[in-house]
Formats: sequence, C-alpha cells, structure tokens
Amino acid sequence: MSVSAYTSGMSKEVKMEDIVSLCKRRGFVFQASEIYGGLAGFWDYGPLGVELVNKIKAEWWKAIVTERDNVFGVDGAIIQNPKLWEASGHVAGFTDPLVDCKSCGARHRADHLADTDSTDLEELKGLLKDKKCPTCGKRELTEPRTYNMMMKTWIGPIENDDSIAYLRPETAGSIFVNYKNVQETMRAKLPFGIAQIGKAFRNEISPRDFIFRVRELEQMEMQYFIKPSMQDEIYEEWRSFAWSFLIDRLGIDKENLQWHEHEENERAHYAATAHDVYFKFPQGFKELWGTHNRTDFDLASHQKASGKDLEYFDQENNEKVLPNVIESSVGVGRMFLAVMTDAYTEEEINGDKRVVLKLKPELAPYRCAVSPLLKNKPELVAKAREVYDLMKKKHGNVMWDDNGNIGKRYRRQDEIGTPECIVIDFDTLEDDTVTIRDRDTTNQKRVKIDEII
RNA sequence: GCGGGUGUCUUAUAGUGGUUAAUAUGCUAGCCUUCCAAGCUGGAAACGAGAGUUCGAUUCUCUCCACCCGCACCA
Repeated sequence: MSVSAYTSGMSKEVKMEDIVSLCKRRGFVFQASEIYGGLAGFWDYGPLGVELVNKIKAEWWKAIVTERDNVFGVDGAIIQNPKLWEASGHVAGFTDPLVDCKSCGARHRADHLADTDSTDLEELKGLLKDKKCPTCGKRELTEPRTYNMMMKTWIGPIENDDSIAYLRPETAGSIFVNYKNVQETMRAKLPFGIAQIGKAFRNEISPRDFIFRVRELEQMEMQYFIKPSMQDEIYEEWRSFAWSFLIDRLGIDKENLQWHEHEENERAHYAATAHDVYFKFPQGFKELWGTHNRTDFDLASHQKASGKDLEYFDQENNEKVLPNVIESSVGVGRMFLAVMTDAYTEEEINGDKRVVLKLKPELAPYRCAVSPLLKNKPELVAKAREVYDLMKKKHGNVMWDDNGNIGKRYRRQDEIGTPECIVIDFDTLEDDTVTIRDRDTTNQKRVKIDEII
C-alpha cells in the first residue's frame, strides 16, 4: 500500500469551498437558521464542530489559566451597564463616519479624508465639501454617514432611550471593571492576568469568508496587569506565547504563520503597540491572534468615568500605581478555521484520492473508532462491542462504526480526523489482540487489548 | 455598502414552460465481504423565499435572502 502524498510537491492551496463543504457534510458547521435561508454573519457549530471548538478552548484555558498561578478566569455578562462602553470609547469609536463615492463606489473614512479626529457630522461635511475621491479623483462624495457597529437591545419591557443596552463588542470590558474584585479576592500581586472566553457581537458591514468575519463571535482573551516599567518585556512574553501556543499546542505548521505589526493608522483606539499573528487562511494571510499594549487607557478611563479608585497599592515600594495592560486576544471561530485549514489534506492512496484531517490527536472530535472487521459475523460484532464499551468508558469520545466495508470506514474516519481505528478480527477471538490503524500513515500495528484500555 | 457570479436531494453535478426532475456520492435496510470508498437488491431524500406573467413556472420577469469572487470597511 502506498501513500503518495508524502512525497513533496503535493501540498496545494486549500480552497474555502472545500472547507465549507467538509464542515457541512460531516457536521462541523451549519448556517444559522438554514431552513429559513440563513442569516448573514451567523453560523452554528454541529456535533463534530463543537467537540473541536471545546477542545481548542480547553487547551487555551489550560495553557493560560490552569497551568499558571497568576492568571485567573472570569465569565462576565454579555450585557453590562452602557456607561462601560461610553468609558471604553466604543460608543464613540464604533461610530465611524463614512463617505461613499457616487462615481466609482469607493467608500472612505470621512475623518481620515478630512484629516481630523472629529466625528461631528456637520463639521466633517464642511471639511469635506471640496474633497475629491482618492480612488477616482472625482468630486462625487456623499455626505458623511455613521454606522454604529455595536448591537443594541433594551432592558425591561419598555423600549426607549433610557432602556438602551449594548451587546458587548468585545469581552475585555467585563475584565477591566472586575479588575479590583479579582485582585482583592485572589490576593493577586502585579503582574497578574484575568482571562475570559465568551461571545461578543459586532454589526459588521459585510460578513465574509465563511466563519472568518462574523457578527456573533467568541473570543478568548487575557488582560495582563503590570507595572508600566515592565511593559516591553512582558509584551514580548505574550507575543511569543501566542506564537508557540499555535505551533506546540494546536499543532499548526509554522509555515502557515507570520507576524504583522500594526501601523499607527490601523491600531485600535486603545492600543499603543499591536502585533498580530497572521495565519494563511484559504483567502490569504489574515489576522488570527493579537497582542496589544493597551497601556493604562482602559483603567484610566473607567477610573475617571466611574469615580472609583482603580489604583493598585504596591506594598513593597509603598506606592500606588495604575497598572498598564497587555492584551492577548484571539477569536475562537478563526482559531477553528485555522486548525481546520491547517489540517485539511488531500492525498493519493492506491490511486484514489482521500481527504484527511491531520488534526493534532488531542484535538480530534473522536479519539478513535472501533469496528468489527465484518458486520455479518456475530462473534466479531459482539467482541467489538466489548472493546468499544471499554474504550468509551475510558475515553468518552469514541465512535462505533460497522457500516460498509473496512476501507470505507477508514476513509470516513480520515475525513473527520480520527487518529486511530481499532479493528476486531478473527485473531482477536484467539488472542485478545486488535489492529490499530494510524490515520496519517495508514500503517497498522497489532496490540493486546489490555494495553489500550 | 458597491460591482460580478451562483442558488436543484448531505455533497458534487445534469436537465426541463406541462417530466414518475436524472447521475454519482453519502445516508439507510438486507445480502455478500478475512484490512483501505469492491459488488448485488431495496429505501428515504432536492428545484432558497415571495410576488408577477401564463391555462400551467424549478425553468421567464421582478423583489428579497444566502453563499462565492473583486473593492471598500474591519473601531
């Protein structure tokens, strides 16, 4: 048996349509409310998708919270006091004034065009009066319009201006406003971090690229509170954490990763410096994981807006300090898409094409599949059931598969990334050994049942 | 949001102003099968939504929705 894909030169570009089709066909991702025609920017995870997502999240949580003694987890409410988002700059920052060119259709940031920090529409209108479209050079710009990117709802039965609330546009908010609570209850000393995994909502103008740019997203992020003098050193530590987590903990090929440093004009309003890890998604290298120096922007803003003292008292030096914050933030959906893209492989086996998800075994939705070699031999099926029950008891996520012939089952498991297939044959009945077939090499080995349970 | 394209079983495709809407694959019931999608016999399963034209629309027209590709946007 030969697996020719292991010869070089086979690695071709992964197409988004292949990923989308596999995700649908095998129960990883479905369109949200599909039977009603879907909803742009919203996706549901299916039975296999949720397993993979949960494993990614668990791995991240382990690496960032459980394995450390100075990073603590929280799980904040999605809806917070609207004052939080005013103080954080999101109510203002989310309201970008934009102009369209009626001639060529290009859209531009009104404040950028006018070279101002103002977001006042009347003022911008004046400033932009004689401006030409930078794309086509014609004077055909519309009046500036704003697009509020935060999703709104209302609290209580009455819908009016006083009841407006926002779905959080990022999870960080509830970390900053809980920073004192966590510091005191955990008796934490600088530096320490607060981590959170949770949903956030953004009214993106145009959701794109499958689950890459969506309106409801899940973030994994950690805010690390430090003495300002430590910022450069600690910033680098978290940058390298992101890089090595992707390679060592998720098994992503470093050829698919690269660094991207934000230029001044593309930084978020809160960030002093920002580095993203880019991943080679089907549509090209795009942002996956950001490390930002948020300085004391957030704590200073909340301190001012709330009137509460958010300084940290440093007992050693007998001084009060407002911590700086280094943020490490990544989207779960993008991480999922990166893992799927990285793992997706097409290769030739005995002249046929096979699709195999070369997931890190710890991340695979199913740890293994158990099969009787033949379905119509009751003694094989009974024995296989025994082994299946034992494996299921030990590992939980084990799949039973007795459909079709053995080759079919192997291919089916390849496509969902199951690392090993355990097959019960006639020798098993004699000596209690089984064959274990490896997903990546297709090699088999014979082992005692006792050794695997 | 602008421009282009596409919507037919899970998936990939075919096709038609009046059809039992086809093929492959997957799924499924059974037979068969001693390790890489073999074969046989059955079965379930589709025209994105809404209007309009028409005796009759999956097919033509319009609107909407969704997805894909460019552009813009991505705080």
